Amino acid sequence: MEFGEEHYRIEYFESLGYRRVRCKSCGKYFWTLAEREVCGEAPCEPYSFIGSPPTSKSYTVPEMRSEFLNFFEGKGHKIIAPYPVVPRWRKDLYLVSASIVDFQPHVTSGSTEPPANPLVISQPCIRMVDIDKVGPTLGRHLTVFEMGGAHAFNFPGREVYWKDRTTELCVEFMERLGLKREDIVFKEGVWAGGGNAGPCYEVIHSGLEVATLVFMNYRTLNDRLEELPVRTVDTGYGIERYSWLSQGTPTAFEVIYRPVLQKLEGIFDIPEPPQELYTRYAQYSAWIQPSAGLPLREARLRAASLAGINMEKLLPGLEKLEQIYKALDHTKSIAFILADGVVPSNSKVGYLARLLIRRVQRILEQIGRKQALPELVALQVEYWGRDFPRLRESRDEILELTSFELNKFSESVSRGLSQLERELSEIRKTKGVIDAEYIAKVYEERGLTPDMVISTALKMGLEAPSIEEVDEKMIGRHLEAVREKSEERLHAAAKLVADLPRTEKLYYVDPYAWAFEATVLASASGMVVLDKTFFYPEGGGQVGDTGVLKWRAGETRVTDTQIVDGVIVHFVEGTQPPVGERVWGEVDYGRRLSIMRHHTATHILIGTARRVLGRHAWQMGARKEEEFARLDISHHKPLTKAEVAEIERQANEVVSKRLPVSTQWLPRSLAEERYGFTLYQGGEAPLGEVRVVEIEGWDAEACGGTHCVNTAEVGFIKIIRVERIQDGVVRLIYAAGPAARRHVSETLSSLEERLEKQEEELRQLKLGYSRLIEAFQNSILKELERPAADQAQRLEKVERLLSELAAKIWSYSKSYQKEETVRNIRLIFDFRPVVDDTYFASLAREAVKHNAPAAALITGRAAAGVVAAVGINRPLSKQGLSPSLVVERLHPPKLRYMDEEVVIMELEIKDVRSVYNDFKRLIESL
RNA sequence: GGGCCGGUAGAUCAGCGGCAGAUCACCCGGUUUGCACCCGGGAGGCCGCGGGUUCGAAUCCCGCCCGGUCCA
Repeated sequence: MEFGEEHYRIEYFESLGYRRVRCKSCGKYFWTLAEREVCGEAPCEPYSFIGSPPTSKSYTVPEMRSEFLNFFEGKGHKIIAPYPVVPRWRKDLYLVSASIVDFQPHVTSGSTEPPANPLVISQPCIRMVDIDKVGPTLGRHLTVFEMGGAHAFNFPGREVYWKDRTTELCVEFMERLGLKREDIVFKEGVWAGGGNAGPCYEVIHSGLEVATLVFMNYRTLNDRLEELPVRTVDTGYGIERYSWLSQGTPTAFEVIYRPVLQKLEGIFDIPEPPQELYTRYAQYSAWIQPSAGLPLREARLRAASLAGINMEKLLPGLEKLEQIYKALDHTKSIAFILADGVVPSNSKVGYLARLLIRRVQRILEQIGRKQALPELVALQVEYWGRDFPRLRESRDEILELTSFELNKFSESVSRGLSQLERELSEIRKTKGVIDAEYIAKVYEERGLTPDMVISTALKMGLEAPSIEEVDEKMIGRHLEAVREKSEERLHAAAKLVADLPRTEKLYYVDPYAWAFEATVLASASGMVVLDKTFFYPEGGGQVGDTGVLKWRAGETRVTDTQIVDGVIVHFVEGTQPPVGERVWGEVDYGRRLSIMRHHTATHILIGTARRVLGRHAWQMGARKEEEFARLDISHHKPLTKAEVAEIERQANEVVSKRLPVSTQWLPRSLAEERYGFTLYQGGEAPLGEVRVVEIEGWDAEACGGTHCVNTAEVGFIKIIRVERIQDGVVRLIYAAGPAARRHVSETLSSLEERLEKQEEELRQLKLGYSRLIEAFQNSILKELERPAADQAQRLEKVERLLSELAAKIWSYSKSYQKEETVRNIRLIFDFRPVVDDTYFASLAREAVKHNAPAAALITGRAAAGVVAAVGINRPLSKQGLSPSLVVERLHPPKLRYMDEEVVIMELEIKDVRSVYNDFKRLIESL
C-alpha cells in the first residue's frame, strides 16, 4: 500500500519552506528544512546523538514523560491516566502495543465519545515481536516502553485538528526540548493495523526515529480503502527514545534503568566496555538488524567495520552487558503484565508471561545469577511502582506468581534434562550424532531450548550442530494459516437480517416480563425477526431464551434466540408466522428465571473469587444455562477444598445480605473511571455505552445479560464441581436456586441408592465366599482327620481340594475370559498362565456345573504348543459329545488325562485362537 | 484456539499382544557402626478413563480426561 504525495504535502510544510526529497540511500521521500540528501534515519546515517546529545538538557524517563504530558496539556489536551497493558476490553489483542489501542475500536469507529478530545497519555506498551532484538540493538528495540500518545478524534462536524496542527505541535514540542527544527526530518510512511490505515510521518532526529504521526482515516476492506467517518490523529512519541536522545548514552538501557542498575551493582558484575570503542559501535548500532538471513554475529561485524573498530576487544563485555539489559527489559514487562492480573499459563497472554519469565531465567542462568529473577522483578515493581501505582498494589501477587512459575520451569527443565540424558546416552551407543531436527523436536515437545540440548550433548561427548543451524531449521516451522470458523446457521441469519432495523430489546426494560405483542418483520427457514422482543439472545455466556410465538392462525415453538448485527433472531420449529402479522410471544419463564439466577450468581462468584484467590482471578469464560452455570477463573494453583468452601460460603453470604443489583448505561470512559478495568470480566464489551451491572459493594461488570434485582433472589449457590481446564485456569460448576436444590437432592438420593446396592452386593459376596471357604476348610479337616497310610496320596488329595477351591472362586467371580452360547450350549473359555493338570481339570469341571448343556475349554501354554482342558457336562454328553469324541476329532499328539467329563491334551498349535475355533466348530457340528 | 509428546508401584522410569518389572524410597531380619553402606526377605498396581479389534490388550485402533510443551 502506498499513498501519493498529496497525502503528505501540507500547508504547514509549504508555508515554512520544507522541501520534499528522495533519500539517496533508502529511496523513500522525506520533508526537511535543511539541505540533505539522505533521510537521516539510521541505517542511512549513523546515530549522531550518541556522545553528543542535541537537547538543551538531559531528561530521565519520568522527566521526559511529564515534559511531554505537560507540553500537550498546555496545548489544550487533557491528560489521561495510563490504561492497563492487557486490553481486556478487546479480544483481538493480547497486549496493548500502542496508545491508540486504548481507544479502539469503540472510539475510533465513532460509537463512543473519548474520555477527552484532544487527549494526551503516556501508555506503557508491550511488544513481543522484536523480543530477539532486545539487547543487541542497544535499546532501539524494547519489549516494554512508554508511548506518548497525543490523540485527536475528528468526528463529522466536530473537527479538532488534523495534519498541519499535528505536525506543528510535534515541531514545537521538539523545539521545547532545545532541538532545532532544521534537524528534524519527516519521512513519508504508511501505517496500517487493526483494519485501519492511513499515511504517516516518521519523525527522525540524529538518525533516531523518535515519533510517528499517523493520520488514520481509512478502513481497509478487502484490499480496498474506504474513508472513515472519524478521522483519528494517532501520534506516538517514544518517551524512552527522547530521553535517550537527550542523554546520548551508548544504549537506551542506561537511560531507562539507571536507578535499577545502580541497585544491581552489588549483586551483578556489570562490565564496562572501553568507552571510546563502545560509543563508536553504538553510533552504528542501527546496522545491527539480525534476521533469518543474517546471523547476529555478522550483523555485529558489519556495524563494527563501519565504525572502524575491533569487535574482538568489545565483544566479551558487550555480550554480558546485553544479557543484563535483556533481563532488565524482560523483568519490567513481567512486572507490568502480572500487575494486570495475568496468570502465566500455556495459552494466550498467560503464555506470553510464561515465555518472558522463562527467557529471563535462561539469561540469568547463563550469566551465573540464577537466583536473581524474583529480586529483579521486585526492583522493577519498586521503581516503576512510583509512576504506576498498580505495580506496587499487586507487589505480593506479582512475586508469588513469578516464583510459582519459576518453580514450574525448573521442574520442567530438570525433568526434561534427565530424560534427555537417557535418550542421548542411547544415541551415543548407536549414531553418536544429533541433528537439528532432533533438537527442534526436543524444544517443541519438552521446552528444552536448543542451547541446553546442544551443551548437554557436547558434554556427553556427542556431535551436535551449531545453534545457528538449529535456528535456521526452526524458522518457518509454524507458518500454517489459521482459519476462522463461523457457524452456518448464523451465516444464514446474517443474510436474513441484512436490511432490518435493530430489534427493540424489551428484556432490558423489564427483565421479569415474559409476554408481549410484536410485529413480524421477517420470517423464513426456521427464523423469525420481530420489531421488539422479550426473548434474550445468547450473549455474554447467557444462553438464548426459548418459548412460543402465537398468532391468529397458529403458533410456533422458539428453540433458540441469537443476535446478529443488533437484530434478534428467533429460531423456530414448526410453522412460520407471515410477515406483517401481529404475534404474541411468551418466554419460557421458569427457564429464564433460572438462567437469571445463574447469571447473578456468576457475578457474585467473580467478586468472591477475587477476594478469596486474589486480584489475578479474572473471568476467563462463563456459561449460564437453565440447570447449571460454569465460570472459568484465572488462577495458577488447583483450588483447595478449603478455598472452594470459602468461595461458596462468601457467595451465599452475599445472597443472604439481600444486596440490590442495579443496571445502568454509562459512557464508557466514565464507567472505566468509576469502576476500573475489572469491568471487563466478560471480555470484549460491545461498542457504545457500556451497561454496568453492579452488585452494590461487591462487584461491577460490563454485562448485557438479564439479572435478578436483588441477590436474595438467587436463593442458594451450590458449587457442584471444580476442575482445572488448562494451565492457569480453574473452572467452577455450580447451580443456584431451585436448580441447586434439585441437584443436591438428586445427588443425595443417587448416592443413597448406590450405597444400598453396593452394601447388598457386598453382603452377598461375603456370604458366598465364607461358605466357599468353610466348605473347603471342612474338606481339608476331614482329610487330615482320616488316618493316612500314604502321605503322598494325602498331599495329592489336598492339592486337588486346593485346585477345586481356586476353580470355585474363579467360576464364582466369573473371572474367565469368555462365555457364549452356541446352539443352546453354554460355552466357557479361558486362558490360564499357570498350567497344572489337577488345576485344569478342576476348572473344566467347575465351569460346566450347570443343568443346561455346557462345555468348557481351558487353555494354557506348553513347551511345544497349547495345553487344552475340555469339560463336558452330563446334559451335553446326552447330546452325543464326549471327551473321547473330542480326542477323536482333534486328534492331539499327546493325551495327558481323560475321564467321562474331562480331557486334557497337548496340541501342536501355537495359536490359541484356532484351538478355540476348532472346538467351537465341533460343538456346532452336533 | 491449533500442533506435538506423555499418563505403568510413594518417586523416576523400562516393558509395547500371553504370569506387570527395575531403581530409589518404605517395612522386617541380618551385617556394619566413618555417611549415597552392604546382604537377605517383604509390602506396595483399576498399567488415566471409556469403547473397539482379538481367544487374550499396559501393549494395537478410536474417543474422552489429565499433565507437559510449542505456536497463535
